This record gives sequence, structure tokens and C-alpha cells, in this order.
Amino acid sequence: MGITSSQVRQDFFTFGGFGLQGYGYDVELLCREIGNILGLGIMYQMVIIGAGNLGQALAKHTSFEKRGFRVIGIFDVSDRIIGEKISGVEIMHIDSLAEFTTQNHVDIAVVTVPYAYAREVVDKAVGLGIKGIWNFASAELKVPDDVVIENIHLSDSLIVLGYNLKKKGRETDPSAAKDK
Amino acid sequence: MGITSSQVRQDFFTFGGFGLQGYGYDVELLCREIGNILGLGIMYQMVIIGAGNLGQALAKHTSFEKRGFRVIGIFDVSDRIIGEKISGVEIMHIDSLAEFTTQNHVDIAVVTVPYAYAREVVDKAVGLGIKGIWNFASAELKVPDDVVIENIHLSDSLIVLGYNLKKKGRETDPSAAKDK
DNA sequence: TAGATTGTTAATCGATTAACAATC
DNA sequence: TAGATTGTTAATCGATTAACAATC
Repeated sequence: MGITSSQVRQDFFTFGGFGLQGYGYDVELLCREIGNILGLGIMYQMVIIGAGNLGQALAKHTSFEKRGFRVIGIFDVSDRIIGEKISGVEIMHIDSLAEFTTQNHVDIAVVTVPYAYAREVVDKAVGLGIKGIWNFASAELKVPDDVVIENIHLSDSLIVLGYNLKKKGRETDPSAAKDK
Repeated sequence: MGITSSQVRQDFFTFGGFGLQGYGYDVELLCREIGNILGLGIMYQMVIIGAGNLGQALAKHTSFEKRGFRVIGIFDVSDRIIGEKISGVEIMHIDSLAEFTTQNHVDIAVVTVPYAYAREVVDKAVGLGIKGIWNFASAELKVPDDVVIENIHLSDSLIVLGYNLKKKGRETDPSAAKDK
């Protein structure tokens, strides 16, 4: 992964030593400790807001549950799909989210609504006491200090890829060898 | 977005000045220049490899095309779905990718296959001369120097979110106020 | 001129890397 | 003891921030 041994030791050192000088690491113990630090033992409950292509794809993605992230509800505004089930989880109307949160503990809201609604949806989730936001809308959203947000900006990632492609192409092109 | 004016000026400076001291920036010109640097005028052609939930969701995502990234082919191994069309683009068998690339210019391969096949698929794409990889498999893949790879690690992002939630929870919890 | 704004250099900060002591 | 490996500090590197000169 392109990480130096120095960096590994330095990172472990931040959380206290896990090995024995001159002997090595007990890999099994080390993995367990890192898992504990990352909180991999915890099961988080998620709701997906926005049952479009991406929302449904994430709901069907089975590997999140293995890592401790379970989808317990999907919400949308489109009457056409409300009532349907995705991987055994019902699509409900966004208006019933408030009631849902009183009956179920929700750790994370997955925001897969269009850009224009992201702000509103996040405010609603935060207002209902949800402390984690996994945001797929291409918007930079402000949240209160006690709320954690993690962004997946797909378009940004594509643009970076395109930029690097363009740059790499120029480097290879001898007619533009001078600029780096 | 939490960026200082210093950082904005420093970043612009890297590419040469776009403004006029004491006067300001011509915003329209500036946007155009940044667009040129990022290569937003270019249209890139993409193939999606892996027509599962995520692959299909990305194929249906209309906003990429607006940014200059067009899906021109979808590939999979499942006979059940080959021949189907997603947003007007046909799902083809992965074995026909080689022929496809001789008839169509492909800039980017979007890899949405399971972890176990990612390595193989990327090697194949690179072998066919595709210079850009947009990787959604949770694998750290090595590519040759002239190939650009951009990763979207969804599980990593979720784990970071979970870790920050856990940390924030501890900070709020007065019984564990000491560790930071 | 006075105020405002950008260009450019210098200072600061944080993360990565190197070095070596402390072990087994 | 010799070789190997981790813990911990110091040096290096790069990015962010601050400062101020150069304008309009």
C-alpha cells in the first residue's frame, strides 16, 4: 500500500505499543486491538434517505453489515416505490422518519437525495438526533459540532481522475515536455 | 467550505495569477480558467465493468455526462443480464471488451466487480490500453506508471464515520473525559 | 489619498521519514 | 553475542497560514 515501516510504527505508537521490541507483533492480538480502536465490534444502525439508484444499490450491498453497519430503514418521497422492500427493508415516506426514530435507534443517515434536497434532509436528520451523516450529495454540508459527517463526492473523484489523466497525457506527450 | 483566503490565493498562484491586484477577480474568466486546468472541456469515454447494483446505479447516474464523463459500454459475466440496456447502453460480456476497445476509444474503466475479481479486471483493462481506472472494489490495486487510478473505498469511508462517531461519543461522555 | 484586493515570500504547523536505543 | 525487530525521539519535508508589497 506504499506505507513505510516508519509510518506503521509511528501510527501504532500513537495508540501505545502493541509489540515486543526485538521480537515482533502478535498479529492476532494486534488486529483485535486495531479493531477495538476503530470500533469494529460495534453494530451501527443506518437509515437510507433517497431510494434512487444509488440508495437502492447501497441498500443491497451486503458487505456493510459484515463490518457492523446495518440498514434498518429506507425513506423517499416517491409514492410509486413506497411500500416496496429492498433486501427485506421497507421503503417508507420521509414524513414517517420522525416516528421511526422514536421507535428505533438510528446512528447514521445515508443521504442519497439530489443536491437540491441534501441540505434539508441533513437538517431534518440532525434535528431528530441522528449523530452520523454519510453524504453522497455533491454538497459541502455544515453540521453541528456533535454530529459527524463523512462525504463521498463521486463527481469530485471523477474530475480528479480526469485531471490526472490529462496531466499524465501531457507528460507523455514530448511536445509539452517542459511543463510539469 | 472552511478554506482560508490565503489558501485560495496560494492555490491560484500555483497556476499563475488570474486576478488584478487591488481590483479583484473576473469571476467568469476565473471559472473558465479553472475549468480548463481541470480539463472540464474534455469528454471522456467510460466503460463500466461489473453490472451489479452499484454498476447499474452509476450507469443510470445522469450527472456524470454533464461533467464530461460518458458511459459507452457496460460489461459483466452473468448471462442473465447480458443484452439488457441500462440508460440506453447495452450490457455486454466481458470477453467482448477487447473487441470493443478496438472499435471505441475508452479512457476510463469503472471497476464495480467484487473484491476477488478486481485485480484481474484491472489488469485486463490496462492490457487493453485503458489509461484511467475508477475503482470501487475495496482493494488497493497497483497499476503501471502511465495509468491513473482513483479509488472510492465505501467501506473505509463508513469505518471512518463509525470511528469518529465512537470518538465523539467518548468526548461527550463525562465518564471518559480524560482521553482525547 | 485611502481603502481594498491580489501576488508572492516567509513563518508556522503537522505529517512523514530517518535514526538509534531498547529490547528479544 | 549477533541479528532482528519495536519504541521513541529528532530531522525532514510539504502544506497551510501569515505577512506585506504591489497594485487598482
